[in-house]
Order: sequence, then C-alpha cells, then structure tokens
Amino acid sequence: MSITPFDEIIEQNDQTAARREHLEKLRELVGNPYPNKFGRSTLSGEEDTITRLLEYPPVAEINAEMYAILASLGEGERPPAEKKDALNKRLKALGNVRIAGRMAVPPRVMGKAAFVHLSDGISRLQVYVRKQDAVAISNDTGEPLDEEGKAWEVFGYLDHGDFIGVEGYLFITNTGELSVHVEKLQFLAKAMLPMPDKMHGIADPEIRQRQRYADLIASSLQIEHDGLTTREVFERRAKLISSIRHFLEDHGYIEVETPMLTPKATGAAAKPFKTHHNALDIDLYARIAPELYLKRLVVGGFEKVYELNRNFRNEGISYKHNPEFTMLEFYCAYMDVNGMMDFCEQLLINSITFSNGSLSVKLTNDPYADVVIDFSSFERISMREAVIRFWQNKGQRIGQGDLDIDWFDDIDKLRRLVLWTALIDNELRKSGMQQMNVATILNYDPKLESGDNDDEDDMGISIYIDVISKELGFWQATESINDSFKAGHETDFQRFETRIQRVLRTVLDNSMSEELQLARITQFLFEEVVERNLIQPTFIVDYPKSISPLSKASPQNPQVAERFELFINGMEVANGFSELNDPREQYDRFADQMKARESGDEEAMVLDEDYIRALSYGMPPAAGIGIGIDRLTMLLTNKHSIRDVILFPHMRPEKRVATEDTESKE
RNA sequence: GGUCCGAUAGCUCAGUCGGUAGAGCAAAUGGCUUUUAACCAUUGGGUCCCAGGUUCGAGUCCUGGUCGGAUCACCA
Repeated sequence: MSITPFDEIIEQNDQTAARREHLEKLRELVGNPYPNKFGRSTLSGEEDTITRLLEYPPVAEINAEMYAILASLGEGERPPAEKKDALNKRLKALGNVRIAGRMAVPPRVMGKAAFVHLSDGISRLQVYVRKQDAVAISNDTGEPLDEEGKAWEVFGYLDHGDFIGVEGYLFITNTGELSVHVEKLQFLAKAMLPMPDKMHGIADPEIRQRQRYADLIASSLQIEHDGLTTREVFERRAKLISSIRHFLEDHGYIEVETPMLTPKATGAAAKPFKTHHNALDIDLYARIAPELYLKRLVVGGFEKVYELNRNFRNEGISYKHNPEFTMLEFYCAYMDVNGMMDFCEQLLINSITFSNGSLSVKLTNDPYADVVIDFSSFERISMREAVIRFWQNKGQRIGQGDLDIDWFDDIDKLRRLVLWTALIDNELRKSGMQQMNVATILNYDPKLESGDNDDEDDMGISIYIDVISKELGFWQATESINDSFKAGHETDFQRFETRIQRVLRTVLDNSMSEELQLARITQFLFEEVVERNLIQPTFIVDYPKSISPLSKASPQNPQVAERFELFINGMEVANGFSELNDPREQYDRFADQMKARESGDEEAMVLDEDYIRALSYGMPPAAGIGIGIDRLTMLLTNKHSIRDVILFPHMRPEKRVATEDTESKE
C-alpha cells in the first residue's frame, strides 16, 4: 500500500509556492523556522495572551478612555493629540509586553512601516513594525540579529496566517487603536496554506465540518459575522456542560465512567455498533446507553450518580442524529418521576441561565423561524391528551372531528385512526383527497364489505388498506396527481406504500398482545400528530408501560409507566422515569422484549442477566433521566443541525482525486 | 433511496440570445514611516466537474455519469 505524497495532501498552487519560498528565506534569515517556545510577558499575572492583556485592568481602563473619546468624535475625525499623548504616556509606563499570535490579516505595509493584527483565537491586537525600530530575533541563538534592517526583511517574508511573537510597548495610534510598537520580532511558525476568505469565511458547509480547524480559523479571522462564531458555539457548549457538572456536584451527585465497550448492547432501543476483542475472542458492542451500569451503581450504594459522555447508535444520520452523541444520565435514589421532572427543570434553568445569560432563545434557522423558546416554563401533559389536543389542530386543517380519550382503549378505532393518519401525507394532502370524514372511518365495519377473509394474518391489514383506499378515493387521487405532476409522482406512491407497510408491520401487527398494540398505536399517533408541534418545553407524561421496559408502572394505573419525555422545538431532549427495581418484573419485561426481538423488532432490548442479579441485591426506589446534550446545545446556539454543535461530526470518507482505485461501491 | 438545486481563477461569485473567459479578494513586482476591508501602479493565474452529442462555433443547448447541497423517506 502506497502512502499519499506530501504534495498531494496539501494542494500546490502559486499561493503555496510563494509561502514555501518565504519559509526558505526565513530559514536563511532567522534559522530554525519552527522554534520550540516563545516566552510571553506576565503583566496580567500569568502569561499574557492577547485576551488577558486586553482585560488587564490598567490596559482595559486606558482602552476604555480611548473608546470614550472616539465615541465623542464625528465621522472620520481623529482623537486630539494631547489626549492621545497623555494616554500613551500611561501605556509606556506599564513597560514592555511580549505577545504572540497568528497574523489575522495580511500585513498593511507602507514603505518603511507596517501594521498587522495578531490573534490569540479569541481577541486580536494590532502591532506596528517600523523598520528603524525593530530588530529580529534569531531562532537558533535567541539573540537579536545585529545587522540593521533584518527585522524588516523578515517581516517582508511573513504571510497572512503565520505565527509571530513580538516585544514592544503599548501605544495608541492616530486613529485611536491600541497597538504594540514592536522592538523585537520573532518568527514562530508558518502557515503553508492560504487563509480562508476574510470576508466570506468558508462557504462550503462540508469543508466547515470536515476541516473544523479551518472553520475555527475563519471564524476568528472574520471581522463581521451574524450569529455566533463557530468558536462561540463550542464555548457555549463547554459552558453548558461545565455548569451542568457544577449543578449536579452541588447537589451531591458523583460523576462516574462506565464501559463504552460492552458485551451486551442494552438499556435503550437502538441498533449498536459491533466490534471484536481479539485476546478474549468475544464480540463487543459500543454502548447505546450507560443506563444499566449506572443503576448497578445505585444498587452498590451510589445514591446520586451521573455520567456525561458519549453513546453510539448505528442508525441514520439526520439533522438531529449523529452516530455518536453526548448524553447526560443521572440517577437519584428515593426520588420518583415527578421529583425528577422538578429537578430536571431546575437543572436546565440553572445551566441555561449560566451558559446563555437568558432563559429565552430565538431560533431563526428552523422551519419554525423566529420562534422564541422560553425555558422558564415547562408544561406537563399526558401522551393521550397531547394526541387529542393536536388532533384537533390537525382536524381543523383537514376538516374533521375530535378524538375522545376513551378511544385509546379501543383497538378497532385506533387502528382506523392510524391508517387515516398514515394516509395524510404532505404530498397527498395537496391532491384534495383529505375530504374524508373521520366518523366514516370509525363507523365503517370492514367485515361487512370484505367478503371472504379466512386468512387471519391479513385481518386488519389488506382489509383496512382496501377499505380506506376506497373511502378516500385514493386511487383516483393518485391518478389525478399523476396527470397533473406527470411521472415524477410515482415515487409518492412508492413512498405511500412503504409508509403503509411500515405502519402495518410495526403498528398494526396482530401477533402482538392487545396491550402492546394499543401502546404502539398511541405512540405512533403521538409521533405523527404531536411531536413536531411541541415547540415550547413540554414534558409528555403517562407513557404506555409496554413500551417502557425499564420503568415502573404508575400506582394509579398499571398500564401506564411513570415515565416522561421532554420535547423542545419538536425534538426529544430528555427521557426519564421511576426506575423499575423489582428484579422479577424486570426479568419478565426483558422476556417480553426478547419475544419482540425474535419476531423481528431489531430495537427491542436485550436481556441482561447480570443486571437482573444486581437488582436482586435490592435497589432503592429511584428516578433517572437521560438528557441529550447535543440537541440542547442546538437549541441554545440557534443551530438547526446537530453537525454544527459537534466539532468533528461523522461524514462519509473524503473523496480525493482518485488516480487509481476508482472502485465504487453502492 | 426519491425530488429539486448546484459545480467557472487559490477563495467568494458574475457570465445576457450559442460567437475571443470576467470582477472583488488572495498572490507576485514596484511605490508609500500611524494604517485598519489601507491605498496607487503593474503582472501572473482557467481541463468552465467528466464523457459523449447537436452546431460553422458550446461555460451556455441535449444525453449519460461524478461530486456536493437542500428536502422527503428511513432512523424515536
């Protein structure tokens, strides 16, 4: 296998050739072009980064005074010389500074003097190099080069993006900008590649995500930008995470790390990544959730425990899904689901206030543009009530009736509603076929019209599809679509078919117990009708027990789990419940899951025998929760894509100009 | 996987009806000792994504492909 030659890894053009020449010239002038260190001054008490220096009170004060003077001037006016000179006297009294950074702009050279801005990634500071005042430092000896004009020559070979260190005194220029008057100049490192466009940054979203380093440089170089810079997005993310940790630790939680590689992928409904350990010769799975390990720790006496780290799910990638994502999970002994919702609210309010400074966030990139999310109030509503509420909204759009809470126990009615809902597809809605009356579906008895149907398996499948198709005039509608939109809409029909098949397979499967069917249907209706409409923070409570295999049943209603999910802007952000701690019942629930797995449900949970053993030692009553940190960050940073809040999101492999190996696989 | 949109200088983008390939930024050279999207002058830089077709002539029109984006589907 051949390795990629250096010159193919970085693109070669006139720009890189110039930089390469400059590098060689610098090597001649100052020696080693990659020195090992540069000692910065310590006026601010620690090493002076540009940011620290600008925040150093005496400097900040003088700067503020200068700004005040500038603010009082008219357009194009310059600050009066006396005031400026007075400030410069105070600056000079501070002594010399030594700072370093990346040249954030191409140098502005004027004959025998030049200005350039240095950036420490956060802040920038202008430096002024005058030919007669500056000496260059040798990178080999660390001593000044004797010859006059060397520094100026060195400066001539510097490019936009290079790193330099300077020593000199602070002063304010004629136009009122704080700057360093350079007396010593040291070259520190070369940028061999040209910097991103200073006005536009990096336009290609793929390069932004793939070459995050370039994106970060670009956002620090750009002078003006709307919204948060990339760096600010990740600073906010870091602040959010750190404030969550502080809050939990202040409330007695201890942070732990449980295995990422596990012999069983369980604790959530998801498909895992599989790998193999050679020495042990066993298959391992990247964890899909730390849940069962954390509860083992509750068994072991960690009454309050949390883990904030990555989970891995081998599923689709979308604006809200990345194969690895960061989740906070925590557990609290002696607490139930209601206590957990209260605590979750407090946690979010606290950490959002800390990281964002405010509890309201305006979203501008979403389909729901200009929505303001208000994190100060959290609604609580049961799953069934939510379906009813939004069904009414949907009913208004489509023209038909309301639901009744009793119907959630009527399998026949629910099945019809599911098909009805499944049929109301965006594209199909346009065709005018939506004039169907809900009452007609509900009152329709398939047995009357279906004639011979001894095939039990098909009961409620082909019949329903046939009946509802007829009722809705679907076939006619499809034809009229085909007429008006031509052949292109055949795919809509295919989509409809796969959609119906999915519904039939996962929601209307007769082989499941009636309880499970009711649960699945309710969940389906919730996803179809409600989920995307939950914009403001909303806890959905009272989940069907049969789709919540790790949570305790409600004392009031054995069919209902003490479980909630928090939805914001149509996304699931958190999921919590009263933890099931009866080992026998937990075993039975796992057994049900394994049964579902055998009949083809790939996401049903896997039995974990050791977890059952752990519960058998006794676990106190407890509540737990998982919170999606990436999605929360999306909300706080006004980003519509999870890739914008993950530094290095997963992408398909980079396509290089393939010289050989043009093999493409589907 | 479906649909729509896109690919032109290192970057961001124009390119009319089919008639010699353009701008700004970046780069090179010269000038300029307080500029700041520095300025002034000069210069270099192109497989117009690929292949085929129509045409006297294709960046432009047609067909096929590659790559990318948006969106829908899948994925709680």
